[in-house]
Amino acid sequence: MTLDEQLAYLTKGAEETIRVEELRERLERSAATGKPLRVKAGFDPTAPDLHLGHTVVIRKLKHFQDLGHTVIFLIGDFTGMIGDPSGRSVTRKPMTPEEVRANAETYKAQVFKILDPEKTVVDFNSRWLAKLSGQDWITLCSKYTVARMLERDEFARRMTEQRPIAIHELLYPLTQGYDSVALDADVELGGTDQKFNLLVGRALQPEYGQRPQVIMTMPILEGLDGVQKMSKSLDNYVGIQEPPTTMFGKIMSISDALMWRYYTLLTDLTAEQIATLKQSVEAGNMHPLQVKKDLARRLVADFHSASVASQAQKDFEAQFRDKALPGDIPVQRLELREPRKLFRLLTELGLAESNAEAQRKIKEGAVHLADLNSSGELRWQRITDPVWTFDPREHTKEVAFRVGSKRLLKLVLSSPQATEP
RNA sequence: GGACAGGUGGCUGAGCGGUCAAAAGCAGCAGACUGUAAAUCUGCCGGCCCAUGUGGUCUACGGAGGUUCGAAUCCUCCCCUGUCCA
Repeated sequence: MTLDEQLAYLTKGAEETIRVEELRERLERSAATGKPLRVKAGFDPTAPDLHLGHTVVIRKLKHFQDLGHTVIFLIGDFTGMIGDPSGRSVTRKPMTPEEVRANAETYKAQVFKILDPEKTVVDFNSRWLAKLSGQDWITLCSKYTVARMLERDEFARRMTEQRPIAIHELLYPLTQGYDSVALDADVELGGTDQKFNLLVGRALQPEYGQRPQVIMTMPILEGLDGVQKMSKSLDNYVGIQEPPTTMFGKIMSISDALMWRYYTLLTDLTAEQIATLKQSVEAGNMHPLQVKKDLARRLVADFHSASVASQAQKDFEAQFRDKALPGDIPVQRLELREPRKLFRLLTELGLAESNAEAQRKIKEGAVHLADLNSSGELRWQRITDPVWTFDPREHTKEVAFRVGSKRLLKLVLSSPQATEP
């Protein structure tokens, strides 16, 4: 690849690169000296459950890796104790070394679905931060000013909204910045929400006699709702370790508009290819449903395999087009001889949060039940009587319950006297 | 250390002695319509019980007490947050 091609490849999809000229310069020098660039990205140690949102940055790391540079996957086990100031979190409890190690392993298992394990350095920032003396901390603090610190959006907002800012929160950006010093980073990647922290690293490095790192921010991926950022706590995420059918289904539930965003940030299609696709949908030559299925299949294939992805698509189509049961729905066993009020059963099975909710859902016509006979034929029956009683003797041994379109469960009834061989 | 303002359901935010399980908006869930999309319309949105009703009961408006027949609303103390002054 020529230098220009490399630059285009690396900056593709990025929100901002500060500064592109510096990146070019470093790439040039790296090529000349044969010394790979050190590209760093930090991750919170408390969230080892990666979702598609995280993969935006990780994919970008991969791009650097593809060009032969050194990727440092930094686990912020020390900064994790502070917690990136979000206005919500308080100081977090320090994690034990065992927890950190366990989380790191989980991270690796997930990250290496994208990154090349051979070419990735995994590091922990406690390695140097835990060793700083009081003197070192004071020196570090002297390198940055309060006024500049308060420029950060989150802090500025909290000032005007008269909400508290604890002093240790100011340490977070400094500490993250110091990581770049400790690692002598050439480039640091992060989400756009990390821009401030990345800039601090850039400002700190010259104070310690290093060249300021190039920073690249990646867009924050919207969650399934298409509005808020993808996050586990908002439950609008697709975990990269989720079962293929779940993954497929979740991706299918996104809006058409969001689908293009996912194409851009989560697939390797070029901008031109995506534009072409979009045009043919708009022209009516392609059905958006099909395009969305392609997206879902691609993403499932990334984290599982192509064949698994095709199966996931078949399951999806079976469930929604042919109204059959998908292959991997949760199954529960229950010993039940006596008739039971349906709403109690639903709560017991976890299909409703409370009896009151279960009854509400029944009244709303959201609750369906189907006997599973050997022929595999499904006949959903809608229950609308909130006091309807489920009598196991009137049903097959396996019964499927459905609440709304998402909550689905297969119940295997076991009668104690008729135990199977 | 002092003066002042404020803490209400997942969030924003009304209520300021009973009619308050608490307005309104957002989010969420469900139904209809669809392509499990979007948009739109409708219903729901604390628990438990009885069974279906303008039903009973318990818990809830930072915490603990108190006044009152009755408190989210009044009083006392405490905790938390902010502003200004030192």
